[in-house]
Amino acid sequence: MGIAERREREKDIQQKIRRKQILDAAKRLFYTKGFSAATIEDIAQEAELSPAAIYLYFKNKDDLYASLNLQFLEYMAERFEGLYRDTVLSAEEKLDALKDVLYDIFKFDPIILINLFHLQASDGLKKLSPERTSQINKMGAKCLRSLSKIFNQGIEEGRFVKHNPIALGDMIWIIFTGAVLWEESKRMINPRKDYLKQTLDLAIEIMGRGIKAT
Amino acid sequence: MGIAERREREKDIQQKIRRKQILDAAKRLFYTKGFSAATIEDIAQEAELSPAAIYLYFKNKDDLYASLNLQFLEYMAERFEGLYRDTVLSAEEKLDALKDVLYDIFKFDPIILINLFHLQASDGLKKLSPERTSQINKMGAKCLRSLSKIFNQGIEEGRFVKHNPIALGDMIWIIFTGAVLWEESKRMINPRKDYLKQTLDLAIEIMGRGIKAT
Amino acid sequence: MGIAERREREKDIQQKIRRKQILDAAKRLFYTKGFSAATIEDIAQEAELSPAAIYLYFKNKDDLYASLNLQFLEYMAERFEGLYRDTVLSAEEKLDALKDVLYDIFKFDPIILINLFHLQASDGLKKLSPERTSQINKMGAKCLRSLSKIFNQGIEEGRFVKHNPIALGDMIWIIFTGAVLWEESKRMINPRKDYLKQTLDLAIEIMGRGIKAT
Amino acid sequence: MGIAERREREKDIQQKIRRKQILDAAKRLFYTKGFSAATIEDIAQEAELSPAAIYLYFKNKDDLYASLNLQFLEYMAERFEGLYRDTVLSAEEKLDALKDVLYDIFKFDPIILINLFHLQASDGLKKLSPERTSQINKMGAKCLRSLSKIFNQGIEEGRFVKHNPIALGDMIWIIFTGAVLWEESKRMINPRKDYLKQTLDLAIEIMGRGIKAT
DNA sequence: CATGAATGAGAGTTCATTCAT
DNA sequence: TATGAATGAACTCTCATTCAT
Repeated sequence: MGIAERREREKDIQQKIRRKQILDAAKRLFYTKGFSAATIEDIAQEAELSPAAIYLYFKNKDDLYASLNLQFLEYMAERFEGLYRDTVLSAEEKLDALKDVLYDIFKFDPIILINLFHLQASDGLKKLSPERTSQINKMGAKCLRSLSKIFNQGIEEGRFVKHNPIALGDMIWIIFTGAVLWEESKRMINPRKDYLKQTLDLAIEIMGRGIKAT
Repeated sequence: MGIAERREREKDIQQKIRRKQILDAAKRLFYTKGFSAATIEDIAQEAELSPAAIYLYFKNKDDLYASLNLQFLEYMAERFEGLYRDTVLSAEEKLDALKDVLYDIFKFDPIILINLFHLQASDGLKKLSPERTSQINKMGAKCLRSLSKIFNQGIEEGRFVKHNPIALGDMIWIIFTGAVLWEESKRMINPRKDYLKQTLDLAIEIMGRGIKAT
Repeated sequence: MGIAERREREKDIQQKIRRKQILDAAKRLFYTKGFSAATIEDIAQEAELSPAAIYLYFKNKDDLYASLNLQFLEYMAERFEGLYRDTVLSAEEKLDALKDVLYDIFKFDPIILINLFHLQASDGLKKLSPERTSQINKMGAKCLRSLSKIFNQGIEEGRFVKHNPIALGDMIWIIFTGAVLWEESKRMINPRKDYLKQTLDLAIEIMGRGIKAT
Repeated sequence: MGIAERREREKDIQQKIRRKQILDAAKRLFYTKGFSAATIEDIAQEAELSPAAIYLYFKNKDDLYASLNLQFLEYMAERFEGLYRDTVLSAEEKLDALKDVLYDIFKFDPIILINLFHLQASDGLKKLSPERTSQINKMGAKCLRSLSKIFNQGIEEGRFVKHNPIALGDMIWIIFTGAVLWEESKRMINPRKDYLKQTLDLAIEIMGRGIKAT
């Protein structure tokens, strides 16, 4: 330890703060204007920096965008993994817990999540480097694996109807995607209230009943 | 009657043909390259016209884009309306029929449908004129109304659990959005097969069981 | 024949005129400011066009630059080839004629020639696409082949000392390069007079005497 | 005497070391990437310093570049001056010795020499301050004066044909320029071997025979 | 009706240079 | 002395859009 070391640490912290500053600004702008409409200049202004400064922290616009998404996917994968690995809850309880986990994930960063769902099927993805695309896809696959394993557990426990667990995992993803985008869309017209929790709860409730073994 | 009139009619037809020609070209390109990456020049080339000619038929690029979506929404609204208005089928049978209707809609024009779902919550929408946005929203609302009425019927018939029919209508929309985007996303990685029909069937099957009155 | 055809032809001519207009402007600017310092904006202004218009006629700045050089190299290769293929002159007479040919080439377009000699060994070349580089190199090689063949003829005629004809061809190229750059350099300080002809004459005179078989 | 004085001296030495460090780094980079493509950041990294540190030792990038060239020209002038001042050798022997001197100069710093020859007629020069340009020109003139004096001696000794000795001096310069650039150019395509010595030897051999008084 | 030609406005990105520390 | 961080000013290139013909 010593002065040099402390300096080093402080510098590192400064760097992280700046990165976050930029990522936050970018997030806001990608959300309000969309990825391609949000310019580096916009982001820089929002972050109270010069455009050139952005490039000290990110290789380019795509890198910035991908960073934002990857960061989020990692968090999401962790949450699903955590739920699946839980040894106390039954599959049914896990499905119930999923309601809160999904909403948690949404709340963790709604902006990015929406971007991510959009990214899923089009436009943006085609501009990303293959490397980045594969990173993102890999993370997405990890999420789905965890989900399907929960259903697998439920089937093995004899509480869920024998469906393909992968298909059921997909179903959660589909509900999540659809619900988030749809509620967001409604909020664009009438931004007053957030019905997402209710919508998710209902959807999973129904799904739970729909796959319960009789 | 007379020559002038016939000329007028022919002109009108010609116009419609050209418009369709352009819309078709645009559709293909928005699909392959995404909305912002597809240039007017690209579209013109695909339509075997000059870029300038596009502007004889559409006010601008966004107008072109919106036309594409509106056209599709109208078709979709019709289909839902048709199903709702059917006087022979029970609500349960209608829900079952919905499987095919949704897939039909998808098949009618997958490209636009995906675009439309993307448009739902972000990017594109913000660039459209308020007028266009409202047109699109109105059409979307019409679709959902028809869906919710089907559930209403089912509840009144005593065959569905008493949920808010609007929420159930939304649920279909959510499943449709999520499923289409998700299957599309999978196809971007591995374009071999189309699992959408199965996915939709399963989702609606499960939902149907989930809301069946006992 | 017909109107359409005439239109086509006129269009073609227009295009060529524009291209030439731009190439001429570029030439002047590359000369006065150097390749990397001359901006597209500069060139556009000099050509009395918008920067964007440049890109209608050339793929990018490097393409513009390479076009300029290739065009010239082709001319040069032709001249050397022509001299070598002459069936009337003896090798000695050809060497003598080379004095005028070289000066002719210089006069044909001094600006480009100087650029070309600079391009030869550095900076610029590294930015060009490999494809363009190879095109240029191929043309250069063709020039040298013709030159060496002239010396070969002289050696076979028994009028030149038995040196490697390729080395002698290189020698001409070396003299040409050195003389042009050096005279240009002098003219940058004192632009009054052009001593290149004298310098070339003297150099080739001396070389001729230096390789004469005794 | 005294501490202050010693400190002063040491500081001076430190400064010179750093300057050399930077010049060496710059040299390598100008060579590999060319002048305009080599960034200050590159140079700083190569010199294991920060970009800002460069500016403690050089006014700006052009100053750095000019320093590099001047340094070299001084060495070159010395070598030519030395040869000219030699009182033992005949002019013919000096011309012969020139073969080695030129190659020596090349070997002393090929990188800079090539840069210098490029600088001669274009691009770079135009960006330099008039002051720097004149410094460089003065040094160049000195070199040529020495060369011409060697030929003058030969003519006075009656061993060389009566040509303008200045023109003959230029000839050496021309051969040197041309040969170095040409061999470098060949090495850019096929970096295996260095034929410069042979080329210079042959060129001067031929020139020597070409101007020998009979 | 159709278009070739042109462009204004702006995008992302780079880099020599400065300055507080 | 040395530097990390920052930036202003440019640069190349793109594209939706217009207009004379």
